[in-house]
Amino acid sequence: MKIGEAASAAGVSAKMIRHYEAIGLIPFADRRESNYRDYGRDDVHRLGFIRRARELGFSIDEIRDLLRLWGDKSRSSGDVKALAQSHIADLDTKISHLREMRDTLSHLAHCCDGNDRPDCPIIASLAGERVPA
Amino acid sequence: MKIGEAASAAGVSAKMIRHYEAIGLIPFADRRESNYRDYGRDDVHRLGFIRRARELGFSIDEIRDLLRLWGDKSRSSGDVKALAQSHIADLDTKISHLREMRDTLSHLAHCCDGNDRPDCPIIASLAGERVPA
DNA sequence: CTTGACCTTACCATGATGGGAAGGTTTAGG
DNA sequence: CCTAAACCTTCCCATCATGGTAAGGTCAAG
Repeated sequence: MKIGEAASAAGVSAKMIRHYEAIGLIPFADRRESNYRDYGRDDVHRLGFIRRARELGFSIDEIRDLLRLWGDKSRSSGDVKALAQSHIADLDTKISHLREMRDTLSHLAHCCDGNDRPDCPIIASLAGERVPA
Repeated sequence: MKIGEAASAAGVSAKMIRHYEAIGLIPFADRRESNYRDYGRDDVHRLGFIRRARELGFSIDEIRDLLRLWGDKSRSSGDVKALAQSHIADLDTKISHLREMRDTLSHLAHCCDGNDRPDCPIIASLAGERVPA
């Protein structure tokens, strides 16, 4: 299977497959005589694993660990769970940061008349003026 | 005021002040004979505005618009509000993506025993197996 | 045999930020 | 007055995951 086929089959771009190879996330692909990379079902499976992990927001380094655990038949599910929970904590941190931004801004927007006059609590707040809660 | 003082006063790094100048977010600073940048209260005020906008997650391009509106005495608060609401929508999109990741992963982690045995619904799900809801 | 679709490598860009090097300036203390 | 520390300058590189493009090689269908 050439890289384009493997890419569609796994749901990642050919570009990213080459990148994953370059950074050692997947082994060097076999090459045909033409120097084209050649992939099999296992490769596609691995790429699908990577794609799904990315979709859950895992970083490349975390995926490196997950791939190692996937291939380790004597793994402890506790190790996997710990990795997942650490990532969940990261996600929670990000979510609460974003929610804090959203709530602050939402409040300001709510206080803003949004008409054609210049007075605006959003601008005032950014300018450092205290805006009543 | 030298760049370091302006930086502490405004709560941004000296590095970023130079960067904001380089990308045209703030005007070229006055220079002393020594070639050191020289800042005044207005500059610090502008930098504080930028910092607060960054803290609310606005992009540099959005801040460019906000700065223009700030300086435009004939602005319409409606324009500011529209910008803010568009950004709120971006934040909501990001939050819901993250929350979807978090919920999926949280469910999988919940189904994982987390002991020293290898069986693990997290790995199974990443490997493409269907995991019961 | 040509054409178009595919592959190869190599380089550059993103956005906001930080790190560091190499060198010039200012300031405070001895 | 001299020196050392603290500050400033510019320039280049790194992040993270991804995409774009260019120049060139290969393959399949008409």
